[in-house]
Amino acid sequence: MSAFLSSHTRTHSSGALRASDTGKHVVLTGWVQSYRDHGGCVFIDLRDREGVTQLVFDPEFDKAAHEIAGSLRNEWCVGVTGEVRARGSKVNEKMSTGDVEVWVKGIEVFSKAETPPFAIADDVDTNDTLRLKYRYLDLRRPKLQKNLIMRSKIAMTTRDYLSSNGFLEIETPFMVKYTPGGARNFLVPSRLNPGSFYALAESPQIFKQLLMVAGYERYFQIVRCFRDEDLRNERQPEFTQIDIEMSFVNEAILQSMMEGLISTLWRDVLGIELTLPLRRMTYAEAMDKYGVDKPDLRCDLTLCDVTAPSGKSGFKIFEGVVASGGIVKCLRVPGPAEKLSRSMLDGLTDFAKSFGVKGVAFARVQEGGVWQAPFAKSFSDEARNEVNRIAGAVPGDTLIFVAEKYKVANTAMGGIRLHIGEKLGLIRKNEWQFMWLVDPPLFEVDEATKDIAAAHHPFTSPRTEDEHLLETEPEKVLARAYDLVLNGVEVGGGSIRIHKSELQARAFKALRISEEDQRAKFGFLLDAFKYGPPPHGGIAFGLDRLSMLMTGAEFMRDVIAFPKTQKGSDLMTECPTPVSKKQLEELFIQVRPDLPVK
RNA sequence: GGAGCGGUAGUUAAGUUGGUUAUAACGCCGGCCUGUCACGCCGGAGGCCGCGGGUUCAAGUCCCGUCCGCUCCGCCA
Repeated sequence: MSAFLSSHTRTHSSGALRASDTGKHVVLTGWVQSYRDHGGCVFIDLRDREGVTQLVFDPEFDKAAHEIAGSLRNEWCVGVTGEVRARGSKVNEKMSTGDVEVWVKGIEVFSKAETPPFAIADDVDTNDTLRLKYRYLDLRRPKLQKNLIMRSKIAMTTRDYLSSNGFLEIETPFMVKYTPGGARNFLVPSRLNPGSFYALAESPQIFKQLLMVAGYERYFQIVRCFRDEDLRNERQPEFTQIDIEMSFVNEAILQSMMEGLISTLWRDVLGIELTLPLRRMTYAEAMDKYGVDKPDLRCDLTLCDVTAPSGKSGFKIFEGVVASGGIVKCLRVPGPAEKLSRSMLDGLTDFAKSFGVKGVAFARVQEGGVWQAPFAKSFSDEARNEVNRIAGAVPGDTLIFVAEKYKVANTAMGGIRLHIGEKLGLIRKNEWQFMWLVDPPLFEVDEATKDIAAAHHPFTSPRTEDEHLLETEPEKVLARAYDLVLNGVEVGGGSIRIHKSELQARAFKALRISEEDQRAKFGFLLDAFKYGPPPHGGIAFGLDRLSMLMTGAEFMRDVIAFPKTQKGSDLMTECPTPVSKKQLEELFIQVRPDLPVK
């Protein structure tokens, strides 16, 4: 037990002291941020999670403390007692505690520190490997501490809001039945059931619906989900959802309740008032104008579809694509044309190729609507004028074209739109652009295999007015689903569920899932739905993504205390690892290193 | 599954057409310094150039392979 702590309790955090505290005797604890030894006087910046305070060690004020101060080094953990004094003319404007300093009378070194592998400061640029290996040091950095403090506040505010609106926080299992389809599951072997496995839940979807059947009416959970898919900046193998389900609601009621949550978060955590209701946009409009189902509305550039005129333009490449069922999308970049340099356009072609397009075409619009482009001569005047009209092109503009299959063209052009927006500074970084994306398709059809799959999940309700198309043209059926999009990021998504077994049977049939498969995969859910299920719907928000956006973090790793790398490993604990033969035998598992890695 | 970028003192980087002893800044160690706050001044130590092959009289540099990290496409109902 520390002698210091047996007689002292911390009185203030290091970020708390102000001029009004002058004269107080205080006890502070924290870490040495920096030391400045002047031979006589020694200055120490003491850091804790709330901030930094300057400590003064003057040999004439306290000789013993001054002697210890001379030996202090960065990241030593110490406790001090002392007197708050105003700094007078020596105020440090850069520090929130810069009006005062603490003249130290007593100090205890709780623990010394080796020189850390990187400096504990926000502005230090260090590679990710090192940061992750010494995560506990990285987490000492003020920026990460601020992020995690805000994340905690987001979670608490969410609990408060939902709880005060009648939602119950109910836990659901992580170890669940494996169901094929959808995201790949992590598997957990069952020692008590040789050869059988649990799956780690990719979401609590089915359980929250069962809670509705069970009459709990309003459920939420801040819950970990697990998906064994390839990772990205915004994708961790385990991530956290704010999972919500409500009975007796339609889209309007649910979305309004969620807008309440979002606006409460923005008000209580960020101090920003949002204007409600949030904007709605249909999936069709989003794909048409932005090429994606999560448009970033901070950028005003929009796409347009010029398939019709391109198909009879005389330009062989476009005509060929249109004839084989593809589309031609165009992005109009307002002039003057010089903003888009030749090298920028060339770079764009490489960028676009990463989306699988074969090429990108550019045309500079000149007086009279004439194009300056390599293919200008092969493009008929009539078609060109029509393209100009659709795009709203005026002299000085640059038109960018991609001709591809529907999905590739849209994905690539959606990417190009933001790429150009970024390069030209056309994305308004200080805005919060929310929108509900509504009326998405219920099913997705694989272009190559013609396989049909649920776009969301198989329990999503079709729009009532589209139900009659389930058997005849399922690809045209739109869903009672919605995504909440913020600044081009999908932060949440959900749907009104099917609660009538006849409709569910038709949906399964459209998905070509046999009754046998239905029983095997979802039998318990179908059984449950025989016993008076209420109409219900829900949504799930990505807490990691919300935290990222609200803190302004560039990387998801910066809002997660102990994140994993792109290969799913934890560099600090060095996991995953092989396990002993004995452990494997206990689980009746054999490892096959002879099989090829796919 | 695919594309791109990166790996050189503790850290961040530089390293020319392959050519003497691999630089710099910060940090670290020692000394000096009573008002600094990215303190300052003087001195010093510190290298498996990710790893393994190859080419060459000679490789941090060129070639092949491999590992790790990052970004993106596919994938993520």
